[in-house]
Amino acid sequence: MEFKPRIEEKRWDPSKEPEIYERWVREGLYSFNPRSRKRKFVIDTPPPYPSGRPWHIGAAAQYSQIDMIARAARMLGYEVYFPIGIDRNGLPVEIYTEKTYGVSIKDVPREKFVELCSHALDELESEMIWIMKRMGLSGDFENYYRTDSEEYRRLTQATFIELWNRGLVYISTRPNNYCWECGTTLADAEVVYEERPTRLVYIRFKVEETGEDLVIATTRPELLVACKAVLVNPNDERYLHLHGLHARVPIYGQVVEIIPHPAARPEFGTGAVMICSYGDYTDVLLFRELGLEEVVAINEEGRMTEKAGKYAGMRVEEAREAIIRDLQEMGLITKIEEISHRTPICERSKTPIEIIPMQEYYLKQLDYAEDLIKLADKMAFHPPHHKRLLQDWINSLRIDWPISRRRYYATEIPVWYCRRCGEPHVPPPGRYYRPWRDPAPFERCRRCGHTEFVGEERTFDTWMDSSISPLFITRYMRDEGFFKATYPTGVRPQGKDIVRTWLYYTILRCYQLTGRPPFRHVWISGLGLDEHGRKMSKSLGNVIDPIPILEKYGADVFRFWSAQESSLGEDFRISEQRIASAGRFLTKLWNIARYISSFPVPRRAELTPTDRWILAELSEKIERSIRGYRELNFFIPATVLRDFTWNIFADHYIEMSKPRAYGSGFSRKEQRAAWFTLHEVLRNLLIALAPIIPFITEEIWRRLYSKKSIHLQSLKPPRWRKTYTKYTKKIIEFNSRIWAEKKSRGLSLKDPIEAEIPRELRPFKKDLQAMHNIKT
RNA sequence: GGGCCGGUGGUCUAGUGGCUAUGACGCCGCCCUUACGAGGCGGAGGCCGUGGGUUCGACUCCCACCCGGCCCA
Repeated sequence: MEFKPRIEEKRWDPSKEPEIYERWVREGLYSFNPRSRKRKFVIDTPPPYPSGRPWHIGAAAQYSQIDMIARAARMLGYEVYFPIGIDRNGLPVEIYTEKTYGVSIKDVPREKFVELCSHALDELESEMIWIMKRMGLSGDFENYYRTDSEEYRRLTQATFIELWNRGLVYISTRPNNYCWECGTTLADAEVVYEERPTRLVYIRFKVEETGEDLVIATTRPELLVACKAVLVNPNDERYLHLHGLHARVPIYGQVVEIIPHPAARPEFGTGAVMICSYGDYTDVLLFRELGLEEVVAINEEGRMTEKAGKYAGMRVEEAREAIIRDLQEMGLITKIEEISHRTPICERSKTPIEIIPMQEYYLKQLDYAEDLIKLADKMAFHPPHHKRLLQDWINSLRIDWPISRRRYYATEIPVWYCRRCGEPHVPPPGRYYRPWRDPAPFERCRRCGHTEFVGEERTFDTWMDSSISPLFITRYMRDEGFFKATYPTGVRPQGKDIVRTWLYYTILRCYQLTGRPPFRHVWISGLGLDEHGRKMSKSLGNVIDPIPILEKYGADVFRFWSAQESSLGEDFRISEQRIASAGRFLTKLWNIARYISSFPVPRRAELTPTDRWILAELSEKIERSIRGYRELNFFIPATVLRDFTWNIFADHYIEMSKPRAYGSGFSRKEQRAAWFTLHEVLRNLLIALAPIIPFITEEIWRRLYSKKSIHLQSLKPPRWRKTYTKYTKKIIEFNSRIWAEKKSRGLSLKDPIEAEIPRELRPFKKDLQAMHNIKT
């Protein structure tokens, strides 16, 4: 009998992937049926933000793993809804648009600017969609959603209107993080810290009562005008005699109290600090605590106000230089130190933020902290220890969430004000409102009866939109039946870098609106770093474009690399060389399939001990893989199956069964048992690997086993007994020993050798003898 | 200053209170055997971050410290 492989090619050809993908689309494999009787599993897919190109390859890797969640869940018997969306609101695209088209938001009409943003987004978006499809994502691209669509923004506004009517939103003027470059208030979550060099200036104040000098150190001399107190530590012996006395502030001459307070650190500067509105967040707390009256020294353009006297109109840095010069001339500076200071900067523009009192809309969140901590315990985190990232953030919240932004490309705050009395009016939910251009949907002011209104010009923080993604995809407020069937969703997959924003805000908002958690599982992946472990960024020049990688190696190689590169939740380094070497596994798998494809596929067989052994190993490995899939940790199946395939199945079972499979010296029955086992192992391996490498497994599957897709198969533990796994170690040891011995005697692996088969391996004697050509 | 995570051969990674510490990439040597021209076999390479403690025994548990990353003050 002659054996010819039905799979002829010696290597997997990734250029076939797009055709295979097309077939999946044609066959409608991944459509969601809300009326199915299976358990529903909804994935709250992160809508990626197209803020520039190329798309971060680490993000692409993350999406390929989200697809593994979807595919594994389907094969484990769930009815899976895997929506695809694109996040299109907010600051980054405005900045991208300003750069790309060389315009400024300040001197282009709003309508025109919004149009340009939308255009920029369309281009970036289509590339992202292309990448997602090329990676084989089994999501719903037919109905992909955009967070800047009318439908989405209508929902954002409707949820705002509901919370407003329930009293959870209020308007207040209070000190806020403010970026003058972006011209908007920022939430704490949008502020990052960076060590920057700055000067610590020692300034001589005069003690009013005694006339002595009191030197304070500050990094913000331009805020002298807003100085309302001087603090010293209560235990600082240098200043005990000054407690309760007063100091005169240079240049501006106001007299302020010298207050003993633990916030003053004796070792910083001279141990005496000035408190002004507002140098940093501590100042805000102290102003509140001590009941001081704030002075607004800096305006929305980042310039000094008229309160600053001769420095009015200067930028903060200019004013700082000028005032230092003046103080020096007056002989009031005793020392200047160059120090490195942790400076709060705007996450987007990298400009140092100022703390400025502004009137903004706030959503209550402090009242919910306790509930949210409890709610977090109702969700399963993967990996579990990342729950702490969320808990820490909730516990560190200090103010309610400012949700209004002074920007254009975002959802409009649906509010009109009475032109006469200023009373805010909120319309009924259900429409998409643009108060900056739409006529007010009110007849007359409900307070004063006036008939003219002014539309609100501000927009929402984009997290107001993003935080309701689980409600949008489950058709909250739009399709009660669908919502009931799909909410709470199954899983929120996301990166650990946006726990304090996307994850936190989503849980907050969905809890406020529905009283329930938005998802049952939270899957938090690590960050993709460059090969040296540094963050990828354009300025470092270490970004890798995913498109050429996908074209060169194919989606399966990329996906397999991603799954086996690092364990769930860990950061991972990205190097093309490691991606390339991950591809070797696919070549191995392909060639195993090629070999096995030489043999017929018997329906049943009388198994030999060798067959029972490998089937036992297979069962054990597949069970472990399924546990990994249930934990949403693809590192486990990828590494377990890879190791089994390569180091156990190929190296030992295939070699042991080869003489039998070819029929030399074995009975017909024994030969059929080998054929049966080879196919049984391969078939199960393909199914178990299908969520990770959907293309190659599909190709082999359809060529060898079925006209129907492998992705319709179910993933369950094989039924073989596992007792034979006790032989694994012995078998491997024995084979290696014989190979090594032949080698050391200069024999070819085919040459005969004399050897004793250990007693415990007697059941495998015939295969082992044939395999190694052992003469006794 | 506090918290979290990590620190295992050149690089990456597994692992556990106990026989000579896993595997991958790379490197070196050999072989070519009817799936694998990215195949097979073998090899070099590690005081398992540092110091101390618990223990008959620690890479594994405890304490302190150092380094890296992230977060908070």
